[in-house]
Amino acid sequence: MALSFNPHISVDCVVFGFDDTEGLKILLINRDEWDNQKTTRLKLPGNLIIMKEHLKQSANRVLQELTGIKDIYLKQFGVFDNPGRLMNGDDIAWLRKKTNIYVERVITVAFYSLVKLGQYLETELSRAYNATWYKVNEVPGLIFDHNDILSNGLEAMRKEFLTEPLCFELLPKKFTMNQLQHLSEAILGFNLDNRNFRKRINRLGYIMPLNEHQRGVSHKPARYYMFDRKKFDNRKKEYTGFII
Amino acid sequence: MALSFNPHISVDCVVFGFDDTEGLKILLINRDEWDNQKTTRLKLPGNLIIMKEHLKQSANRVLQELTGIKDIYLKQFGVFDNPGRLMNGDDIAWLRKKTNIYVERVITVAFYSLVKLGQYLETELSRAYNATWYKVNEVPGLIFDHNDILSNGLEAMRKEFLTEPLCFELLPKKFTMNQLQHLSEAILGFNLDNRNFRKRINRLGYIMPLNEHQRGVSHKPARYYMFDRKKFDNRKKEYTGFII
DNA sequence: CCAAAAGTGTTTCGTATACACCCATGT
DNA sequence: ACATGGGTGTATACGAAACACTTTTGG
Repeated sequence: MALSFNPHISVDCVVFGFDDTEGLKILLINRDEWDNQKTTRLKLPGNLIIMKEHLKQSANRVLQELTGIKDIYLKQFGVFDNPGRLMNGDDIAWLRKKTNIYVERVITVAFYSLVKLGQYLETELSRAYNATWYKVNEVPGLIFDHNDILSNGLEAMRKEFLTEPLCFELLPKKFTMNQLQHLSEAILGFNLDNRNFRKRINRLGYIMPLNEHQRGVSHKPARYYMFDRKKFDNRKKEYTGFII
Repeated sequence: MALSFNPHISVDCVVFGFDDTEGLKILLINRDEWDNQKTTRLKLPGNLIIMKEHLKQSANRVLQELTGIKDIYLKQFGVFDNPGRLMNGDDIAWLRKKTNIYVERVITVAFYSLVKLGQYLETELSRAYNATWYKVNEVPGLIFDHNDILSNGLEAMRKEFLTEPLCFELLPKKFTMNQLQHLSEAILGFNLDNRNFRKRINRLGYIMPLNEHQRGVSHKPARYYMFDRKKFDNRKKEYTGFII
């Protein structure tokens, strides 16, 4: 097993989740304790690739091994290659111990991924995998250059959000207009006018209203909408933003 | 020399140049003839990285070695990692011969770069380096997955052009409004209305008119403009396109 | 009947688009 | 004087932004 790793190349994943009340979150895992050291530090889910693997395969495998998450949207957004990026001696020692490989310089290919947060509950993740969701602006110090990778991933995701229909990866199949708006606000980092938002979305033509409403809520039940990917793909492609 | 290469990782560069009359071009190099085979095929400038090099350093080094071009804008846009990407037996044999390394699977990190074409003339490049400019839509078959890398690079560059001030890397310091428009059209792939274009550019506030005009042209001499990067950086960042 | 979130219209302003002719220079 | 590319103005339409109240449900 250890022998089939490629000691030069790794993958790391910035996993975004969205929760209607908690906003945008990121999944971090605790580096295992080792030897007699009790230093538990946080990191992005990631690992060395296996020799003949596609990078996306690697990212999928690593995510499943480390968090149980599988079959999610994955997008390569950059390579982190600073020859000194694994500089912390303690972190390197941990990595060598963990992989049984004399790792020296590792280039990492970074992916961001989007998951519907409800499917991967806090308790389950932390019990089985030692993984936890953190709010994007409450992320503590991570090992290696993982804070750097994370902020680059956030920026890349924000940029793509403007032109690609990413947000439906973070929402349930049927969603309300306000869910879409709150997600957009969480990603953009500022608030949008509700009336203007609805007008714009309705004009797009590929976010379809359903004849179906929320049930059992103690306020006016919201209408559900669905994303019509065919209509999106067939729209006359203009050089305009996706949401704003 | 050969021993210091990293046999797992390479860089490849999609080098764009712009010429007022010829439009958008791409720099390709002839794979050297070798042994008794006369198969000269085209490729992107690229090579394996050296062990402790930054990837951007590698790209710069490779470009200088293969084309003499140095100190230009370089932007990482993707990693090409298909385990079978070096499938052609002839191409692999050539690569092994050329590098003296038993290369198996190579992951390549791709950069696109932008140069002012006038500085690197056809004749000089082909005489000293066996490199030639090709129009973007007249590119022949390349080795490995280089056509794929090229088209991805073109798409990435087009996308970034919309939000980043890339075009000034392709223009002389002082340029005319029509040069800017023709470049924009070459990148976008469609034509723009000249009057509306001028209005938009003038409203931007960071493309400054000079009190200086063309000389010696047999028509009304055009005014020169310059890009003011400070004003660009200080502008209130809006979620709008850069040119359109 | 109260709390809570959903949903709705109008006005104002700025930018996008469409479109045709005169200008300055060299030969 | 003519050929060549440079440079200009106006009218219309559409989308962006600002802004406050009514509706529907469960408790």
